[in-house]
Amino acid sequence: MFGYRSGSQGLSDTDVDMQDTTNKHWLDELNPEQRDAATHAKSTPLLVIAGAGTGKTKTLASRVAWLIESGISPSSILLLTFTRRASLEMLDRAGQLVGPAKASQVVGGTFHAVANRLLRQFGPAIGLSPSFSIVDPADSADLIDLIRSDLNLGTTDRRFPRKSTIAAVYSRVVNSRTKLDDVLRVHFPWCIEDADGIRQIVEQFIKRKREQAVLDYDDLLLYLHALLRLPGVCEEVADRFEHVLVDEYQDTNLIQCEILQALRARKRGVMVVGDDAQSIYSFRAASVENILNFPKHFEGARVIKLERNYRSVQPILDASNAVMSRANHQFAKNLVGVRQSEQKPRLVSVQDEAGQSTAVCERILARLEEGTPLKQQAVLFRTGYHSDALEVELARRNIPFVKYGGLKFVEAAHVKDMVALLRLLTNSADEMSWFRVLQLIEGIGPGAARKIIAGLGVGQTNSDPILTLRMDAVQVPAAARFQFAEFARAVLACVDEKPTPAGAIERVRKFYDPIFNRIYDNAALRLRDLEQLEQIAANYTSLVQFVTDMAIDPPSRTQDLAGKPMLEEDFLVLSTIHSAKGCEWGVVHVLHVADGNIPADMACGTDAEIDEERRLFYVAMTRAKDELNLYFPLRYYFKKNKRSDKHSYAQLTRFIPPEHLRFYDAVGGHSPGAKVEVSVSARRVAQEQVDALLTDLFR
DNA sequence: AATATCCGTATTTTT
DNA sequence: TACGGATATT
Repeated sequence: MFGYRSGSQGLSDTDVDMQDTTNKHWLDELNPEQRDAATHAKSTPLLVIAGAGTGKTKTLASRVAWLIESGISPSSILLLTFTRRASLEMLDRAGQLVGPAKASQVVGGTFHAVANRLLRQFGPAIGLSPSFSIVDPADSADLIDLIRSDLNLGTTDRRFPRKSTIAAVYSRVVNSRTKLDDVLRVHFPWCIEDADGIRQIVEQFIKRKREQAVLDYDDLLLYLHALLRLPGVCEEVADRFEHVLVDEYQDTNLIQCEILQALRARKRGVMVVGDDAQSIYSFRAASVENILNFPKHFEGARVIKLERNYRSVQPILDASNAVMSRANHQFAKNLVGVRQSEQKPRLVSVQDEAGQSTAVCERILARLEEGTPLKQQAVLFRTGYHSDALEVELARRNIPFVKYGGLKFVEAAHVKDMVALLRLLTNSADEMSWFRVLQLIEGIGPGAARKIIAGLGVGQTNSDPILTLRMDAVQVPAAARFQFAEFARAVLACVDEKPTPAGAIERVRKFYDPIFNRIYDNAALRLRDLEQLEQIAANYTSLVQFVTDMAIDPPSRTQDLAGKPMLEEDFLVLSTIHSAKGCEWGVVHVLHVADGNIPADMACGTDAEIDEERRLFYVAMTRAKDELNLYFPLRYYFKKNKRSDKHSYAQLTRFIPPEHLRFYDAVGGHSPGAKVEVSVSARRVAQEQVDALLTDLFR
């Protein structure tokens, strides 16, 4: 099942209770291996190797249900998942088995969300203020940028690495616990010359975040890791959870592994589920070693393999298995399908990207007419912009779609502005928030903002920026005095009146709306976003909770734009392959199955990287239940000069060597609609001829 | 010192 | 398309 219902919908308690009593044998619906895993003896470590489509979610949900039925208190079960969506879906399913009332008490969420909860409670033990701020990667990058200009780095002739690159380097060092030099050498070789600068920046970055009680995603794990090393605290936390279950274990990193070990200090139940063939997050320092070495890390572990694939028809499995058979490192697995079909995956060659968009749309519509709703179809691709051309074509044809992994609501500048101000109310030591918020005032730029921050004593020990603000004891450029006073009034009003989160937004908007009207274009649209934000905030009573969720559980823009009525409608899903992990659709379309895109050019440095790209391709293929379409554009135009007909010829992905073509139906791609594509191409040729003529004349 | 504007160059995937 | 950096304008 793809998609999840929000808690308020779905089965009511009574429905479930009835189902529960009249239909007691939900365990019988599992195959022997799945049942083994779900009912495994309580405290021996358990590793479940679950191949693609082998009923992993069902098994995990059943185990949660079984534990609850055998008397374990739901609130002492911890379910760690890769995304919030996965957690909701599993608990929803468990709820269908044992009743939502019980299932909803299970502690579920991502490592980061759980780290947040534990740190709010136990943080003081490691000197962490309970009102610490959490910042997203963009905020981290901004802080890094601020530090870089403080340190006067990047003024050399050489171009200094981008802020987001430095943030990525830092993240990698922390999560893989590898030395900076080694990380640079292996993963960021073009930054080696800047190692000294990066080191200086990172040093400041760490120091300032600590002084300001600001944590980024990596810090959440790092601090939880540190917390769990404290003898007393470790046991207290470990005592809470009788059972820890981890999903997608192949995509956890070293720190997460150690956190898990610490959580099991009391030697209670631990179960991890994953598939090494679907490990696709090594760029986030995920380490397949975790799952491979689980039996070493957790003594006496039992291993159960799920190898029966219920999802894909056999020809899709055959092709997918062929792809994986060429992997350099593969671990014994024998996926056996249960669904037969005559239809092989379709390998569709098209003239170019425009032809691809046409072919995809036509196939989608053809399947729609045959009765496959859009919701049962998905378009997958390696990188976000790979779907740009298709999105235009879908819009032109009025085919509704939702893109996963697109721009997030909270990533929009105006939303960030508002959230920064709210965050500042919960933690006045947060320098980045001040820096952002102050510069919205007319007449205050980077320079003045720095001075004001220093004047307020932000991030300095024994200082109270809010008090300083109240006493009006800070130098402000004359041109900005009036607006600054207004700003101060808004902040102090929120501090004094302690409004609800929504109330705070309402108050701050009195100050912000005119400013946004001035500095942003299409301000009307942005103001509507703030209304949305206010509505979201209306569900919260705690401001700390609200700004925390905006950082670790941000609402997606698409969801918000879609709204509730839209959710009922039929729409196509567009997704990066990474975001498609764990999902399945009846019909899957994979774009740009050409070398350079899959595998991505930038990921072809080492054999290990190429292997990961291969697994990525495998993940894409195994999302399909009934029909798999792979699209291969024969040529790519260089985009630099739009009039030029210059192009290069593409190669089919190296993951489908000639010997494997027998697993596919080759389709020419010259469907009726290709007329459009042909005329586009003809126009290009004509233009080129005109250009050539003119060039010749004026030579 | 802040703000506007221009230009050249990009390394993907996400909690 | 955005970002980083430089240069011009207020």
